[in-house]
Amino acid sequence: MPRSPTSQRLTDAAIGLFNERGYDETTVDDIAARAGVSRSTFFRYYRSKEEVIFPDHDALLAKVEARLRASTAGTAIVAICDAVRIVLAHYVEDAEVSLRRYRLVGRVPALRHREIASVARYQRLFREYVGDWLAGTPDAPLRAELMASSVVAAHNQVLRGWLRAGGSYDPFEPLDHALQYVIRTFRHLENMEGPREGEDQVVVAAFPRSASPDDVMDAIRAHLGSRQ
Amino acid sequence: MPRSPTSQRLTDAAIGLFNERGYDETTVDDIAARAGVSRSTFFRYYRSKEEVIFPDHDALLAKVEARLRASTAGTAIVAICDAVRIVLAHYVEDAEVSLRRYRLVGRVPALRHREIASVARYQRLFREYVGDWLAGTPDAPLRAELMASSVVAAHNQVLRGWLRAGGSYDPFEPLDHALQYVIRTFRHLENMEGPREGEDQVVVAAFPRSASPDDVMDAIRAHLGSRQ
DNA sequence: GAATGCTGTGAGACTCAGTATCGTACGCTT
DNA sequence: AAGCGTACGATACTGAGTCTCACAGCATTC
Repeated sequence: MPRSPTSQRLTDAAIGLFNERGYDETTVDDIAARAGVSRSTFFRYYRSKEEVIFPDHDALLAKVEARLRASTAGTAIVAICDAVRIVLAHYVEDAEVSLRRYRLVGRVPALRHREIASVARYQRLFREYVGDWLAGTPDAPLRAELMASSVVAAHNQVLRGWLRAGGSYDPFEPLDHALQYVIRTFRHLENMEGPREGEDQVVVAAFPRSASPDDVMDAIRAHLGSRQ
Repeated sequence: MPRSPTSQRLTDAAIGLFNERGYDETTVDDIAARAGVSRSTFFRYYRSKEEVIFPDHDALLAKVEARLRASTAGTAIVAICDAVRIVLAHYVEDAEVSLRRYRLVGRVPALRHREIASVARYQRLFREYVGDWLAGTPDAPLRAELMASSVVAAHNQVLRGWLRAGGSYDPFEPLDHALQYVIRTFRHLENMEGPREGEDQVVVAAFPRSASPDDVMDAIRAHLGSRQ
């Protein structure tokens, strides 16, 4: 959904002013004036001065939640690893804005707090999802917390690296690498019980050590494709 | 480090008023009046209205940092597991205040954000410590981030449980149990070499029958990551 | 016993974020 | 053209946080 032109002008004005003279030195009046609207209008579009820097965060969270709900992944950890990709994708999507925001957030404690708080919402979402999934198994809340925090941490680590490098490469490979770490780490925690239904389909495949991930993927894709 | 009587009266007045009529409904003037001092004096002791709820947080962080510096633990993960005990100990020390604050924080978003932000500082401290420790080893930043976030997550999970239960038991046993989990989990991470040369790489995956080929592919891709 | 300097406090003015209310201009339907 | 809803601007208000200044208490020093 394309944001309204007014809201777009407001964020542009805000980011511009924040970079020119700093966050604290910029008043909401300044932003509204540059955007050519009144102060009232600013607060109609954004509930606070901070929010102008983090628009569509709620929407993103909702998207992640939807993906999680629709997930048919085999394990909880894979489901949330999959979902966290959406978050990274969102940052990559308009890298320009992400980078400017990153530099800003690094300098302004209030914004940093805001960002941390929003990250905590993802973590909470993941925690609840995994908690439901594992319900009944031993130490479910603890394992849920650990898995959620690890996936979020992996994402953040990759994102930070990418932002620090000025968004100069494709961050999904490092993300996969990091999530791979997490999944392997938690596999022994997750599979304490066997598959939940007796009717699972099982894939067993053996490859030479020299096979690259792509080789593996191709072979499995070919196999799955034949069974549709 | 006994806090000054004025500062003590201020926090008492604040917590009392917050509980009686709510956080937003209490002004700094109200707090100052009940404590028998002026508004100016309030802001001399606390930089903000939020801070009155989280006194000595900086001191605690410093204590944790000192413990970390003095640590002689054999591995980074054990060192930060050890350090995080100080944090729990601080909450347990005056359980009364911790519990009242917990109930308050649960109801007031502004305070929740504040708390989350302060937790993030521990995590950052741990991350940097582990990062230094692991410097030079493969994926050091990633593993540092994961270890730090896991230890913090374990602590938070135990703390939340203890607070929800009204502080009715000794939380150090569950903490040890949780940290044991973390340590055991990350031992796996240390031994993460791939299959040995000459042996096949084997993929075994189980999926619900409802899983589409794409689901299977996604899951396997996630497991394989970008490992070459 | 004054003069001096330091420290903690109160008073008041000021800026700005955020909320609430009201009037009004514009576009749309019938 | 009349009616109607929506978006906007204007204005006033509350309260957090900052800053400056004045003053009282209390020591030291000559």
